Amino acid sequence: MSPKPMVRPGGRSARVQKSVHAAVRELVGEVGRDALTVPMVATRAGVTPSTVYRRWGDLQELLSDVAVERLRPETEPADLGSLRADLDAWAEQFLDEMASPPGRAYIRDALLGDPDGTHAGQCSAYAAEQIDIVLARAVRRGEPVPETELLIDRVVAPIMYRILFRPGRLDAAYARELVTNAVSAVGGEPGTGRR
Amino acid sequence: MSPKPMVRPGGRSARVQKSVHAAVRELVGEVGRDALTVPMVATRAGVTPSTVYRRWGDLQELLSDVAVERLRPETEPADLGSLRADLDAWAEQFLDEMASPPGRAYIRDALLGDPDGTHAGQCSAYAAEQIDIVLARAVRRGEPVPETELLIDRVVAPIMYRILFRPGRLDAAYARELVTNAVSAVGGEPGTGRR
DNA sequence: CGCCTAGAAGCGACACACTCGCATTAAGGT
DNA sequence: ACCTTAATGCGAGTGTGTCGCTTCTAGGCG
Repeated sequence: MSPKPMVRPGGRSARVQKSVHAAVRELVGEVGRDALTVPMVATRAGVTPSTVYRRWGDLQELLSDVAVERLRPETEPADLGSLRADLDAWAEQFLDEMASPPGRAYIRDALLGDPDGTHAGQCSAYAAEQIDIVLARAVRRGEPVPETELLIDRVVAPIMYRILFRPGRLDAAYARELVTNAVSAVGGEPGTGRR
Repeated sequence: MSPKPMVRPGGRSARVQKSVHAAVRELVGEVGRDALTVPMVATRAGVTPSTVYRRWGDLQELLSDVAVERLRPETEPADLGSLRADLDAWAEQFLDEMASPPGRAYIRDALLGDPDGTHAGQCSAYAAEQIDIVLARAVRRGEPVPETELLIDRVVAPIMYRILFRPGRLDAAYARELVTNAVSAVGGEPGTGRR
C-alpha cells in the first residue's frame, strides 16, 4: 500500500486547470453562457474535450467551479469605525453583487453543478468569513456583537432567499433594514441568541 | 385581433402533459434521476421526443416542472388553537419535508431548470399561502400577528438557505427557535415591522 | 542520477441526445 | 359544419458526450 494517491497540484494538471478556467471566462464573455459547450472550451484552452469531461464531468460542474471562484470576495469589508456602519456597508455591497444579473447567474451556476453541496458550502463560508472579520473588529472596539449565525440567518439568508425564490426588486434599504433587525436583537430580549 | 392566443388546457395537450409527468415520476423511481433521458420519458409517455423538447425545452425544465408540482402543499396547516402552536407545527413540517433527501432534490430541480424564476416564485408563493392561512386564523382569534414578509424572512429564508448552502443537519428545534424569534418580534421593539 | 509506477492527458471511434423543417391532427371559435 | 391555429408526429442531420487504448509526465526509490 503506497501512502496516498496524491493529487499533484503542481505541473501539468495545474496548467490545464488554469487554462480551462480562463477559457471559460473568455468564452462566456464572447458567446454567452447558453452557447457555451465543452468542446468549445477545450479547444480554446488547448486541451482535448475528454480531459475536461474527465476532470469536471459536465459543463455545469465546470461552470459551477468557475462561479465559486468568481464569488470569492476579493477584499476585506471596509472598516468604517462602528459595527453598525461596517455591517450596513457590507450588506449593501453583498446585496448589490449578489442581486445583480451576473451575480444571480454565478449563484445559479454554483448551485447547479454541485452534486454534494461542496461549492454551495464554500459560498456560505465566504460570507461567514467576511462577517467574522467585521465582528472581530467590533469585539476589539469593545462593542457588543451578535453571533455570526444570527447574522447569517437574519441578513444573508433573507437576501439569498429573495434572490433565488422571488422575482421582486432588492434595494439597499432592504439590506439596511435586515441589519437593523439583526443588531437590535443583540444583548436584549430573550430567544434571540441561537445555539 | 382575436382576444388571446389561448393555451388550450383541455383535450390532447392536457393528456400529453399528464402522461409525461406520470412517466417522469415513474422513471425517476425506477432508474433514478441521473439515468433519466428525454427520449426515455417520451417513450414511456407514448409521445415523440420532439414533443417533450418543444413543450419543456430541456430535461431540467421538465424535472423542474414536476418538482414544483410535488412541492405544492397538499393540506392546509393544522389548527392547534393558537398562532404559536400553528406556526411551530407548520415550520417543523416544512423543515422536515424540505430538508429530507427527496425534498432537497425537488428544491434543487425546481431551481435548476427555471430560466425566468417562475417556478421558484411559485414555491415561495406556496409557503406564503400556508403562512397566510395560519395568520388569518390568528387574526380571527384576535391574536396579534406578524407580517407574512417577516415570517418569510425569519423562518422560511433561514431554513431554505441552510438547505441549499450548508451541509449541516437541521432539526425541529431549529424550526421552533426561528418561530420564537419571529413571533417575539411582533408588537414590540422598533425596527421589526418591515415595509 | 536514472529507473519505475501510477495518475493524467491525448486520440479516435461510436452512441445517442437534441434540433429543425414539414406534414398531420385536433381544439375552439364563428 | 367549417375554418383558423396551434400542438403533435415523423425523420434526417448535427454535435455533444462516452469509452477504451496509448502516450506522457510527475514523484518515489534504489
